[in-house]
Amino acid sequence: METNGAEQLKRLAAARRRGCGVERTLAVLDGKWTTLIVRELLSGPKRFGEIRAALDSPSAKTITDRLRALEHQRIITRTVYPEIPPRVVYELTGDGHSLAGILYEMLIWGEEHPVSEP
Amino acid sequence: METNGAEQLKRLAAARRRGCGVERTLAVLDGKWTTLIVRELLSGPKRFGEIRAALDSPSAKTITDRLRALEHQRIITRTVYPEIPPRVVYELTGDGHSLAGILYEMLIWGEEHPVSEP
DNA sequence: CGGGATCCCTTCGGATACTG
DNA sequence: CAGTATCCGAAGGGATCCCG
Repeated sequence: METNGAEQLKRLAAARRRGCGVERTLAVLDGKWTTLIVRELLSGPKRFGEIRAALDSPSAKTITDRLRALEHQRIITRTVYPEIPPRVVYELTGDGHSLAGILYEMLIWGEEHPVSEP
Repeated sequence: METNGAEQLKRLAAARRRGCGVERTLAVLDGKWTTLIVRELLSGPKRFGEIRAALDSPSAKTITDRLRALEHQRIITRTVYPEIPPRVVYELTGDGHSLAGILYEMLIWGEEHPVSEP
């Protein structure tokens, strides 16, 4: 990401308007949990319980809300297997997978910048 | 970002733990306004009023809160010129500028994925 | 097991008024 | 101009109970 920094800045400057690409992405990846759910699913389809366990257990309601929003925006699909006990599997769509670049940049930045709070 | 997608996914999968890089980044870029303020400052130092006007005018309180948080995390610096009327300039630090890669990925993704809500 | 429903507390963010 | 202070409504998110 150091290769063409100037070009990046130029395009970012040109995108400073309402409804730009950055804002649309933020509308999808809104909030901490949403982003972490996507990261979790990047490594493959997951069941509800797996996602919940991986996320330091926020309440079921929070996860459900976020999953529904992602489904609505066609970032993930929800498949119900009518067994007993029931099994529900969430999986990224093509659009969902294409978020990997963003998540990767976030991972790299976070690793290179340890928290610095007095 | 298409060059080494497999490697990205491998590293993202390996980072699925609490306090990973992704979570640290989310702690800095928390919420819509924070990200948009950083985007705004990528094109150069800005005054309080300029930032406010560029952001579709959320309340002064919201902007002030976000600016203080970013300053605390050493993403931006705040310089006060004791003139009359006063002038306060915000500017990205080196750490702040290094967020450009993330913002750029968000811009590209958003441009390629128009909102799709029924 | 994977929710839906409900309750409730906290935080976010907008509006307004005032100050150095 | 760039805040600070205060009030307030909306939304986020946790806890609990129940159901198919």
